[in-house]
Amino acid sequence: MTTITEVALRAGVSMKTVSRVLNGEPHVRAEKIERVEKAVRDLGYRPNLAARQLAGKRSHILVFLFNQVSATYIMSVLSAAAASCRGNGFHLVSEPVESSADASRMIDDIVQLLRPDGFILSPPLSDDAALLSSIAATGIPVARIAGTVEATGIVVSIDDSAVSQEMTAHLIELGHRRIGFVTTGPQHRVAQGRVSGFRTAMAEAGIAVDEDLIATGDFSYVSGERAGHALLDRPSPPTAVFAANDAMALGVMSAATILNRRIPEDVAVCGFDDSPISRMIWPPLTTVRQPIGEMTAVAVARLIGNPDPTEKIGHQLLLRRSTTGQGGIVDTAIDA
Amino acid sequence: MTTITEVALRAGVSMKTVSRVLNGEPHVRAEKIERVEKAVRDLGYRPNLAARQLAGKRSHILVFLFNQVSATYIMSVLSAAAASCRGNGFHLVSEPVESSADASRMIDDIVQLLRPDGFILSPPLSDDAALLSSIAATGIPVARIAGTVEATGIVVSIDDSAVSQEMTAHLIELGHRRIGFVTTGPQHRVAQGRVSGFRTAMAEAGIAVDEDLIATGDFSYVSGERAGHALLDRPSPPTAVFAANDAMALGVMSAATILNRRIPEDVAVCGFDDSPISRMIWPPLTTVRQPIGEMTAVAVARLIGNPDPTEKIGHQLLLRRSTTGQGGIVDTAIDA
DNA sequence: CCAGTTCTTGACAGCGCTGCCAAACCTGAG
DNA sequence: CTCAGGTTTGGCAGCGCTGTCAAGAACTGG
Repeated sequence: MTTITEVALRAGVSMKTVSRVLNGEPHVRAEKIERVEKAVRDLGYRPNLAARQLAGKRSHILVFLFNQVSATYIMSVLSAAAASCRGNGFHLVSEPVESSADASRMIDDIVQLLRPDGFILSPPLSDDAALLSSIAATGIPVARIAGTVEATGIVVSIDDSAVSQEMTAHLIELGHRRIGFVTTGPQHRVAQGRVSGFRTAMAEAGIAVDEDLIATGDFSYVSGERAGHALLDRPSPPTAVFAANDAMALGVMSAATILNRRIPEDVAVCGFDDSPISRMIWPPLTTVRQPIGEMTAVAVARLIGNPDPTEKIGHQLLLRRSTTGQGGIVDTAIDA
Repeated sequence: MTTITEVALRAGVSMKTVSRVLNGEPHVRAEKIERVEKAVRDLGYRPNLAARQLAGKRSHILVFLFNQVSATYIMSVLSAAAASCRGNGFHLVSEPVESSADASRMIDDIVQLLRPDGFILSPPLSDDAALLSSIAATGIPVARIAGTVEATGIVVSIDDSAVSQEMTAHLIELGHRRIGFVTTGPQHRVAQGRVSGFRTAMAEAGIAVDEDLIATGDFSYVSGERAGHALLDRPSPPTAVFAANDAMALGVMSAATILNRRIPEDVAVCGFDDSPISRMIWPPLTTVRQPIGEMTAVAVARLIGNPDPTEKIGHQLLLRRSTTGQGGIVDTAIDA
């Protein structure tokens, strides 16, 4: 294990100068920077994180807090965050949050042990008040992926309402007038944004929203199945159902299948999230892809003090057979 | 931030004695242990990881290496590993492995920077020769989840072959004689174990395996769909299809749907992994649940030198409507 | 009761790095 | 040529903890 002293020796400068070069501090002659960089390369030197952390202010550690809600979503955040950390000399420590009850104690633990330079929260933790206030108390910066509530910290998100509006317009364009929507209780801000976008689009098209066609679930498959049954069993059922996430959309599709309705001929279905599942069924589900990776990269960049890598965050409507009636099997990465 | 010195002062002992108590070293009088523990509690003291790592041998850091294959699988490992670390004063650093090409450089980086006490590999990295040899070169212990190839390190896995045999027996018991199997190329050892279990069960039941009913995929949904088409389009198609993972089973189900075959009346389908998707379709898929959490807990315990928490690792056959024709919607956690 | 063991405790150096401060070196104006 | 003011460099302490070692306490058997 080479140390900074060996690098200094080889470059013919002091330890301190090597440190300056490594940390990009000013006031080092260009010629010495080169000498040091060469020595670093020759020796394959990597600074020891623990020593850096102990001596300095920054720990070069980011803590990723998550709870087990949507595995694919979390993995997207995790992969992107870890990738962004790498190359910047940062590392990602993952900590599952069991209950927000002991969040405060948990944060204290983490802070004392690790002294991280920042926290990254993935939804629904991004909106967890208890957690946010515990973190705020430590003074360590937070980045909240897809956060919606007003609180401390950097928030990186797409405009759920606008996207939802776009999707609804797609359904209207296909000729649908009686459109059902599966939302959730008010505790999920994300769903609120999505339902409001739906209403806006309907209003813009001059279509009155039939309140009986607004069903409530809880983001789970089962709740979607229940909502689907409720909606499709009505005397005048909707010709299209838009669910606030893919799991509920899948539930609606199951309900339709059980009730012998063809998709999309009898009822079109669309969701939100582009979960892998949406590509692994027949017919494949029309849905929205959030640029989670990009969002996370922005979050990390802000945390570690780099300039934003992207100017704006875009989304993507994935129009598939469950609404269009066209298109085939969706090619997909290996994922189950 | 309280330090060990303050604890020592308060407990009226030397810093070193506090250190001994904290690390569970022998040769400390019971009375002093109590005094120290009280002081620690009173002060809410947590030892600083970086200082420990710098001074001592152990870093109390485990590195979790993964690549983006199955999000839910990885998340299960990650959650369980992080949970096991916590409470043992360990922390989990997650690192995605982009390509096994630069594995060696990456491992070097990690080792120099973090000096981890162990690596945890989730499949298919568990069997990545390049990675394994890079790690072996560092001398740091590895735990391989569901590893199959012969190599260094602790391996924690279930007996794929035995489980597959059980599942096949289930199909035979339902009266199936012409059973198709969707496997993968020989590079995936896991699938090899599963196909061999299938053959064993068939042999035990005295049924000859029709080699035309063994199709090859690559664990992806699309490959399963292709295999399903190939199998079901035959003049005498199988009455049941067993796929080596859920994604391929889903593909088979799509193929069946497109070909207007009812599941399970015309063709029964089963998979392997208990992915969330298997519960989010109609009919729900018969599959196998691996106790990934348990397996991971064992792996972590071995790495950090605790005794094994479990004596043996069990699995679970989940018999659902896609083979039995009975049972309804499967209740499921919120997950898309 | 004593020498010989074993147990218990503390002093202190030092892990690899950065922050602080002072020394050495410049520059251009006077 | 000199000096103020800036730039560049290095020395050194010390971050919080553990490893090593040696000293002191307690215990053993004869």
